Amino acid sequence: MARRFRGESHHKVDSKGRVSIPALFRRVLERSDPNYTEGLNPELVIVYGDHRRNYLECYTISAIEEVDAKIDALPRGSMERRMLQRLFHGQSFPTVVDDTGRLVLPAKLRRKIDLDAEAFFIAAGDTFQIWKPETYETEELAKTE
Amino acid sequence: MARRFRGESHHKVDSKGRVSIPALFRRVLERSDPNYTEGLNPELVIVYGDHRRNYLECYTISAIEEVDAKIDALPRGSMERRMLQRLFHGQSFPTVVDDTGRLVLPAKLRRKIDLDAEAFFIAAGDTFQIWKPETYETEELAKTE
DNA sequence: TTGATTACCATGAATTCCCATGTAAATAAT
DNA sequence: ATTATTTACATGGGAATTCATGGTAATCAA
Repeated sequence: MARRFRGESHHKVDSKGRVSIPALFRRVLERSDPNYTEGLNPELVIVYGDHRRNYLECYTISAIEEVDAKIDALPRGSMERRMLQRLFHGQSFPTVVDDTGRLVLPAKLRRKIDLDAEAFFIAAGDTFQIWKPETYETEELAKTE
Repeated sequence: MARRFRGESHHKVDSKGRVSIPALFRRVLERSDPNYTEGLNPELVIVYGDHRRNYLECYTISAIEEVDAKIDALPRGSMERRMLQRLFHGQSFPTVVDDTGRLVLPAKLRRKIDLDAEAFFIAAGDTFQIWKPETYETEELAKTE
C-alpha cells in the first residue's frame, strides 16, 4: 500500500526537542523500512542541507537507499558526486522513531531552521518536510501567489 | 543504519592530538570491524595520501579490506597496482578508537593537514573525512556553491 | 632523563529510557 | 442509537546513561 506521505499537521516541540510524528506518516515510515517489523521502531534520515535550506526533509529508508544507489553509480571524484555526497551523507542525520511515535530533533537541527515550540509537518511525495510554522507561511504561501 | 557514515560535526583537538569521534561514526566503525565485540574498541585505517591531499580519509576495517582485495587482483608490477599500494599501504596509518571514543592523531598527521585546536568530521559514503575547518570551508564550499 | 605516548580517572551537558496522563477515536455492549 | 470500554495518540517529567572534553599518573623510547 501507500509508500507515499499525505497530509499536513502541527505538533508541539518540547524542551528536549521531542516532536510527535503525524500517525499517518508513521505508517509510511514503517512500510518503507525494510528492517521494520511489528514491535520495532522505523528508522529514517533527516536531510538538513546547507544554510540556504530552511526546513528539514525526512527520507524513509527505502527512499534514501535509492538516493545512495544513484550516488554510488556516479564516477568517483566527479563534482556531481561530491555535491550529492556532501548533502545526503554529510548534511543529514540518521535516526529512529521512538516508542511513543516521536522524533528527537537535536538542538543543532532545531537551531538550523529556528524551530521553537511548534513544528509544521507537510507531505512531499516520498518524503515529508518539517518547518517552523512562521517560515512556511511566509516563504511558501508568498511563493504560490 | 548500516555500514554507511552519515553526518558532520566539529570536535576539539587537544595538545596530545586526541579528538572525539562523532558517536554515530563510532557505531559504524564497530559494525564494520569483523573483530569487534562488545567491550572492545574498533580499529580503523587513516589514509593521508601525498602532499596534494589536505584531509584525512578514515576507512573501516571492512572498507579497507575491500580496497586491499582490489589491489591484490591487479597484476603484480602494474603501474596501477604500485600506485594504489603506495597510497593505501604506504601513506596510511592503522589505529584503534580509545576507551573514551577518541582517536589519537600523531603530530605528523596533524601537521600534514595543518590541524590545530579543532577538527571537522564529515561522512563520505563508506568512509569519513577529517579536515581543518578553515580548509574545508575555503576548499570545498567555495567549489560547490 | 626527557619528551612523548598510553592508561586511568573526572565532570558537566546532552541524550535516552521509562513511566504517566489527558483526550480523541474505535469498538463493544445494552 | 446511547453508553460503556478499550485503544491509539499527543504530550510531559524525572532518572539513568552516553558524550565530549580535560587532567594526572604510569610507561616507553631514545
